Amino acid sequence: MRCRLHSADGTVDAVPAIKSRRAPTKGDQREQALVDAARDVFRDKPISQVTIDDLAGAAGIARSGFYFYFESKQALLAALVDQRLAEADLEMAEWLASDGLDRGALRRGLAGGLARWKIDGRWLREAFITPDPGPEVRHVRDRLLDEGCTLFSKRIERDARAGRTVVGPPDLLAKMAMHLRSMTFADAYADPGAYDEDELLDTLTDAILRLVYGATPGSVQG
Amino acid sequence: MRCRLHSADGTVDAVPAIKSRRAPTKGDQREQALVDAARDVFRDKPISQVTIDDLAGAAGIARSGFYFYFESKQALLAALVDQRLAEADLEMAEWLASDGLDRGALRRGLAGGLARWKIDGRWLREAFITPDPGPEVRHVRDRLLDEGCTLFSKRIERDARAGRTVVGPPDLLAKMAMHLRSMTFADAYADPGAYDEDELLDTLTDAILRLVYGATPGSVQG
DNA sequence: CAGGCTTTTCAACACGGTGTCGAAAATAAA
DNA sequence: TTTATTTTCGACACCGTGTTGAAAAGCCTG
Repeated sequence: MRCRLHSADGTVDAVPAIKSRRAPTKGDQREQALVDAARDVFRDKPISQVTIDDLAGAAGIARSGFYFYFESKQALLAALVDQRLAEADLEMAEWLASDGLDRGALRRGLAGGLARWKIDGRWLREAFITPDPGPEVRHVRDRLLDEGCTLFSKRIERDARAGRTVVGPPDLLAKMAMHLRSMTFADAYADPGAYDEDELLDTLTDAILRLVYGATPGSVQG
Repeated sequence: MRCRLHSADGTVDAVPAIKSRRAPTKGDQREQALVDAARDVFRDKPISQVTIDDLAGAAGIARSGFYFYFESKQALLAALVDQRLAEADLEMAEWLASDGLDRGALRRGLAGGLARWKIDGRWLREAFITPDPGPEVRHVRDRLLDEGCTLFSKRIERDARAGRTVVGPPDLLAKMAMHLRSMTFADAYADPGAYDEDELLDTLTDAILRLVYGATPGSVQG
């Protein structure tokens, strides 16, 4: 019996990666194939229009076979998000670790995120923006968002201790900054032609700095 | 034949209010009853779980009768949004019309919005945050959002001409501010206990001012 | 208020996606 | 090879959607 990730009581069975130390069985491969196929399928059409059949078909199994691996479309999306977002943590790591405002590091981090969203925006926004994705997605989402906010929050506090002006409660500011980021990326995905990418990144970078620390050095940007 | 609002080619049949000057027929009443009932139903459970039967039932007609008035759940939601959001324009009107930063006016406007979201947050976020609501909702949403952004944008430009520092392209800043607002309200709805309302409003108000104009007067707020 | 017209109502239907079950097939272990 | 376990999938029951066509209710106008 498969279908892990969410056990009955809501807790998560840790890493959904290949269990401990064991030759990857046929099933493990299929499960991974399903996740990989899902990435493509979710890219191509609105999540609400994706059927179990699409997902199973893309991974080369029958529809009813799908349920052996995941409980629902949302559960699969949750697994996808979980897998693909370890890398995302790294994007922001540089800036989060840096000292002072370090506009360059922040901008680089955001640029990385934007690049990701330009490719996988469709399911990323389903996962991070949709108000009410299923319980599985909500669970993963909340975890990732909390992690992000906490890290961000800590950095803000650290800056405050170092004498920088910080204008507002760090946790609120962190959450607002995260929202600003995702919404901006989502917009950029939804209407790729509408924005000049560099201008967008500059504006977003400065907006976040201004949001958290007040005026930025060299306010008006070309 | 009813089912207006969206005519075939995508244009909207102007005001969905009672047509011109004519006694409200039985059908007009039902249509309104449906919209009113929808507000309650949409408040009570996730939109995705609301069935046509729920909506029809709440308005006292059979499920199949629903389709005489609206093409889908989303079409009804679009009508609801359209009706209920004339008032929302007024909320922000004071600040949009005012001169200078006028923190007070902005905060009052935001407070009005927050109050609205605390009641109707469930369907408001379905309408304004969900990445991919149906075409009908998207249509109304885009119209309202564009209106808002344009007004906001104009105010920023006006301020810039009046000599105020404005840091970034007005249209981008306006959109960011709008996003910040809805996401913050959405959070407040999702988890009412989590925030101190006054603190939230203060933080949001200052955040927006900082976002658009750089540092605010009296930065750190109690 | 009778007639003919339009508007409104709804039961019955066809369709498509979901999720379950259990028996067969494939795979791994002994 | 034999046995146990994992994996696959056809067949089924269920539920929500959207359509249709005919009956009922509403609304004129003479």
